[in-house]
Amino acid sequence: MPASKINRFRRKLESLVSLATTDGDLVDRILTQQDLVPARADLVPHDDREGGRLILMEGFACRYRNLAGGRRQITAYLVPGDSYDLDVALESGADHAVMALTAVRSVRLAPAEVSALKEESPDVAEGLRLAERIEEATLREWLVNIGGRPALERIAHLFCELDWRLQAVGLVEQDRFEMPITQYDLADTAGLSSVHVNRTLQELRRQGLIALAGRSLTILDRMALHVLADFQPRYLCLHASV
Amino acid sequence: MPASKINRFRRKLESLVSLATTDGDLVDRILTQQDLVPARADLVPHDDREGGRLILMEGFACRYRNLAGGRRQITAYLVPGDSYDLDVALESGADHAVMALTAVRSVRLAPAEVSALKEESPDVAEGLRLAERIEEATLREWLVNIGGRPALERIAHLFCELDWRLQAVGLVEQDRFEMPITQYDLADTAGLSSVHVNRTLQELRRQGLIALAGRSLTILDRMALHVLADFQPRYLCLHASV
DNA sequence: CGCACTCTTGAAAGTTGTCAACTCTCGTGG
DNA sequence: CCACGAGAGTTGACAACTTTCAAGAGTGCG
Repeated sequence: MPASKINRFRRKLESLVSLATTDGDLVDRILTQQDLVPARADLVPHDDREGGRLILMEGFACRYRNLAGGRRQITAYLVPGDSYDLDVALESGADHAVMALTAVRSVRLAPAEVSALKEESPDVAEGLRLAERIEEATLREWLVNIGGRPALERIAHLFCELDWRLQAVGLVEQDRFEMPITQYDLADTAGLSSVHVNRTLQELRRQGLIALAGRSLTILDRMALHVLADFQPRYLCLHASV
Repeated sequence: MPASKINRFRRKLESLVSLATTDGDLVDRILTQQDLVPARADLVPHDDREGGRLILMEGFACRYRNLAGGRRQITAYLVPGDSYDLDVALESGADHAVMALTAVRSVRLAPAEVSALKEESPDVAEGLRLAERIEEATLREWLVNIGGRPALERIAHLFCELDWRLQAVGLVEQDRFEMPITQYDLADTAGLSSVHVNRTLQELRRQGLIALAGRSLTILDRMALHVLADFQPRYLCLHASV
């Protein structure tokens, strides 16, 4: 199986719950109809009325919101294996949109498909519940990050989190991973200007913590980066209590 | 019935779903055993192992997190009628604590009581689900607020939200409500210094938008305040879709 | 090759934080 | 009844952080 065909969604579920082979196959089967979406396109537009319900197989995307004055705030990243809105039985209010940050391969599911999947496999359902909880904890963590830390720590924390999440789905090799997020997007994520993001990245490089060239990020000193960012990954590794 | 005895929790549920009288009585009955907690005390400590599961009847509280360097970030306010952690069937990870911002009257529930309540009344269960969704939307809104708006708009938005939420539980009279949150706490909420919060409040007063004296906040020009803050309360008024 | 997008840089301005002191209010104890 | 002390609000001067504006350099793709 070519690397690009690895089912990151299955992989993510397996990092949260243990799946029987049959459950895994079930998950594989549901993901046959994949869409290709170019970078910068909306996967779920602001005026979406029917709910998103998608799974990201390849590429990066983000949940964001436009503000008065032309600014934009990114409120979450979606990396391969992540899902969006899979559990919500509610008119979404549609105050947020989802945009592809890179070219993306994704699966859009009908409500019936989601409920069928959850009914056929309680373990998958549990995994989705956990994923949703982690998503919420991550949101809280971002609030703490943006509200409480200066630029250097803030960006460092973002990288720590990305590193951790990408490891969970097998996208980190030798402390190196693809980081195709532009500095403009990082700025809209961290609540900083792109110019300041640029200077902050330079400082992280100068301190020997990371190497960032093209779209490839290398963590040179993970320990030091964690300390700088005060990174405590507990929120990313919740597990079922029962 | 004295004003202080109004059941704000019931009132909040009724703003989300329509409750039969029997459901309402059921809610009333569960809230007999109320605790009094003084200001500044932890309602749910960081090291809490058994989950919070509480309902706030009177007073203000906040969910917060301590950061390296002595800073503190508040991630949510609890006002009368709000609940905490009622729906979570998961070890909470306990990376957050809940503190009373004022003297507080609250109810702590056992897991069994919560599930019994939800089983006996599907409408109450639905209300709790909605409340949880609103909580999450509010969290996202705070991220947007802190990440994307300058101090003046940020504080203004906070007040718009408080105004709206307190109206929902009948705690606003003639554009005036009790606002017992100190400037230090506002600072930890907005990611600003207390000195800057002070100056920002003065600017809001100077512009004739609010009057703030003692613990009483008056909205002098709600329209203008909403415009300044770019306040769109959609996120606070989700309703059941089905 | 040339365009579009991204990254980088410098200088100046604006916003926000820090420090330190002073005032005000209110509840407690003398 | 008044003095006291703790917590909260206010102020000024200064420093630090971050943004804005503007321009140039690098990169990849049609």
